Amino acid sequence: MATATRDRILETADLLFYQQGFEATSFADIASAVGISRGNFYHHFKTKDDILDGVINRRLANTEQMLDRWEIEGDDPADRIRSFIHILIFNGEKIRKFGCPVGTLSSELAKLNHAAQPNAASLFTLFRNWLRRQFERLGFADKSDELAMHILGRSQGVATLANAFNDDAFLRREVDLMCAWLDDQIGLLRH
Amino acid sequence: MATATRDRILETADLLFYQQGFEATSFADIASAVGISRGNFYHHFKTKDDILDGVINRRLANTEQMLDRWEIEGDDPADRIRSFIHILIFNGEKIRKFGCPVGTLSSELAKLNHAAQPNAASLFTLFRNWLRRQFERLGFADKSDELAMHILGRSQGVATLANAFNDDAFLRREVDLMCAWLDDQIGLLRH
DNA sequence: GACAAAATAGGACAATTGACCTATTTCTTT
DNA sequence: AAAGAAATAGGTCAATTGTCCTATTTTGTC
Repeated sequence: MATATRDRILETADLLFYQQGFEATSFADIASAVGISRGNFYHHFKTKDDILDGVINRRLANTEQMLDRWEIEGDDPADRIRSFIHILIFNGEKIRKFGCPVGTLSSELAKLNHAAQPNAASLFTLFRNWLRRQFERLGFADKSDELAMHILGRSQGVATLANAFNDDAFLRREVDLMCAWLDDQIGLLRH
Repeated sequence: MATATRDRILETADLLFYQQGFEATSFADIASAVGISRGNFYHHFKTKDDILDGVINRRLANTEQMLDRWEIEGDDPADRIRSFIHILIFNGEKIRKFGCPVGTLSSELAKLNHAAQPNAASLFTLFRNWLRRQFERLGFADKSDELAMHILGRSQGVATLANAFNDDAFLRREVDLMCAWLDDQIGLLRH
């Protein structure tokens, strides 16, 4: 089963890239973690950039799937935005250890001047557009994209500092502040 | 002049670590950028971690100096906080290219599980304590540290997204929002 | 000016990296 | 069952890495 091995490689590479960073993760790391030889590995991915592309596409697919699920489950756009905000708590432990998977990858690739950086940033775009849609449904019209970017930025900052200080209390406090901010915005809209 | 060479090494390493990342910068990179041989290089710094320590200490000293200057120049704590917020615009170009020097280093070291990560985080602490002091002077008392962390987090998020999207308009918009937030907080305090 | 110490240069080292190659095994299709 | 394709294993390669070593030059001190 070629697909199975390929998927296992991508799953493992995804995890290692997140935990150790892209550059710090070697072929040998991934191959040994998957339990296959480097030769077999190279049969599925010719270059390291191929794996990176595969990992990013995998993340894009998974993220899209998650956002679609959120779109179905409830029908209050505000609740959906709150779901987004609460990922910070849901993934709190990982975030304190390794930061935000999207932000840290984008930052690393930007520094490496890597061709795939815009690809990684498109993960942000997925969240951005989804958030914008929720704000539009709430009636924020033209302001929706700015609000989406605002909340995306706040999340990034929380993740970075929670990681730097390994501070869970800060993370939870800021999640509450972001929810309060959301309520405020909705309140202001009604006048 | 041993000190002169040492300083030139640290200055160059500081820049390269910021632009390329710590791991992606090699001895050879730094030596050739400074214009000295690797042998001479090794005479000043025995290991790569030694350079990292030196760079972080250099940044700590420079940051402390900058904050002290801000403490002297004006006497309105709110203006000082605004000075901090406006670094985002002042260093906008670099931030869009390479992110925040403090946040990206801390993130990278966290992923590398590097012993110097807390050291890098202490750069954040410098800003945190300075901001806390300004809020205390404004009369926020016990809330000062939380407000300091809040504004620190917002800045980090802005830097991360401005870098990911190379978006100058977003950066300026968020700086305005942070200043408005500050005015709000001060307004709320007066009641 | 002699001499010890510091600074500099350049080479050598083992280890690791991404990349590539060629066998062998396994699977699929007929 | 046979044949071709896909998958796997394991070895090789040049390049780079951090580290270390030994000469040579420069500097500072008496």
